[in-house]
Amino acid sequence: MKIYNTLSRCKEDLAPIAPPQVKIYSCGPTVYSFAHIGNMRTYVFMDLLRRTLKLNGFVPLHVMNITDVGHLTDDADDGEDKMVRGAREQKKTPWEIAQYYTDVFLQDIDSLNIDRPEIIPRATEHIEEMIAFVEGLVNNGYAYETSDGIYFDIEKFADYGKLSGLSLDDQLSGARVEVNPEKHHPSDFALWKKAPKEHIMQWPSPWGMGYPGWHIECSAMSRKYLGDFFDIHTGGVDHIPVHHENEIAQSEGLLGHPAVKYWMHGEFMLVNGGKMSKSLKNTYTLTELAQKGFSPLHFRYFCLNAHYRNKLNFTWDGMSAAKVSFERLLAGVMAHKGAAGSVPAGVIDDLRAQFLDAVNDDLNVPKALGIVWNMVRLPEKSDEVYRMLIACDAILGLDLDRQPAQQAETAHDPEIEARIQARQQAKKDKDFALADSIRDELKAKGIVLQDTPQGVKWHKE
RNA sequence: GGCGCCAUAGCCAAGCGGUAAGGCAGAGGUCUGCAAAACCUUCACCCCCGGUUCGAUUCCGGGUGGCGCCUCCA
Repeated sequence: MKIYNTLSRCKEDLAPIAPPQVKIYSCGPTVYSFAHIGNMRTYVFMDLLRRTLKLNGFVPLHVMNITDVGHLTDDADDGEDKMVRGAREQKKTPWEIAQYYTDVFLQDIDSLNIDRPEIIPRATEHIEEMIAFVEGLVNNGYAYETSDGIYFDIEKFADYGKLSGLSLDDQLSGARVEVNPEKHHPSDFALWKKAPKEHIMQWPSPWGMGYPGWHIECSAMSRKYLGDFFDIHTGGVDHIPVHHENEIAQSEGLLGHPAVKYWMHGEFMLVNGGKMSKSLKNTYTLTELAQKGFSPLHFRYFCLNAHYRNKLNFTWDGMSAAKVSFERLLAGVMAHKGAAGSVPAGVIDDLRAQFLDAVNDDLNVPKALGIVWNMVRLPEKSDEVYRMLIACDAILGLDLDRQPAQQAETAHDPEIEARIQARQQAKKDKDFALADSIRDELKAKGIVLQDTPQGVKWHKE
């Protein structure tokens, strides 16, 4: 299979370090508030990678962190810790906040059929490893101490910027001015912060009480679980310029060699053509989608319709289209289940091969989805096709073996059922004008009737 | 100001040199008393201008337009 490596800027054949195992690290959530659907898109991408690896016979050893400390509100290292701020705003302890949002997050990814990574470590449980990592950097000269923390000495690391293609000068030219005269270089970032006494989350360290910088957790935890050199590191594109550059600097500074073979990044989701972010407050959550009648799998299908390296514009119209399309797909799959028809083996093999080629080409899932539709639309309905579709679902994760969502047949409502009976009688009497007027009457109340071979069905609009 | 991505039908979206997957919407049809639902059929010469090539949506150069990053953010 081929994957796109951000570092080399091209598609490369995946050659794992120690096949069949593939070691992956994915930047996980900071659990200080609800994750939004833009976040979720990135985890769907992560999941598609996992599933494709498995389909190709690889065995993922996958780590995704939970950031429950140390993520400052700003990379200038002056901001408040996000966990602490979330706790203050919600009048709870940071640990309560973290536990609550971690639980919600894990439920969310479960509902999206995102396979849980094998290891999901929390930053607060790896403070020791982080301290050891920072000590290592201090000892070999890549880090220095100031009155408020330990900083990475960015100018000591010649390769800084190799992932993003930004030089330090580039980054500075338009960036905000920051004032911290103790720092050797404005882009030097905090590895460890010394905590004021009143700071809620703090741990003992060789530099007194304090808490870790954001970037160090990924370097420390990936090293602990995956070793000094692992296969794939994933995240959102926004991580490229700062977070992942800093990770590279830390890890290579300590190890003297790269820690990651392939870097993969998921593109952003847009809203109405523009950026989605917490700071713009134009984010939606899965809960909000549910309130509008969209299930997590509707959203997953929506994501599958675009390539992970392209921006995807979220609109409610687009979401509706995905919902309709997905429900029809499920119905189409069911039409093949147990069907007696037979499709030439050549046709089956060809479609199966097309599907595999698509997903193995840097996870071209939208293309693969088109091929799935071609499978469903085969005129001959056959259980062989059904089984092939279910096999494809190992990648898609759409529960294709599930019945389409029934247009909810609302439970008993004697009043409505009486009107429906009246309409049935009118139809029997060939009094279609009356029958239609009853239908219109119910429609005005938001009750939609459907005559089906199985009888009259109704649902609320 | 610097870095980068993208530009395909009403909308979403594949495509990586040989005359354009798929989905939604629309149109026509089958079915239905009529609808609805379902199913079938149908619907594009790919932003503009040059260049390379037998041949370009696909490669190169130049425009124009949109977006993202260089603050936190997936």
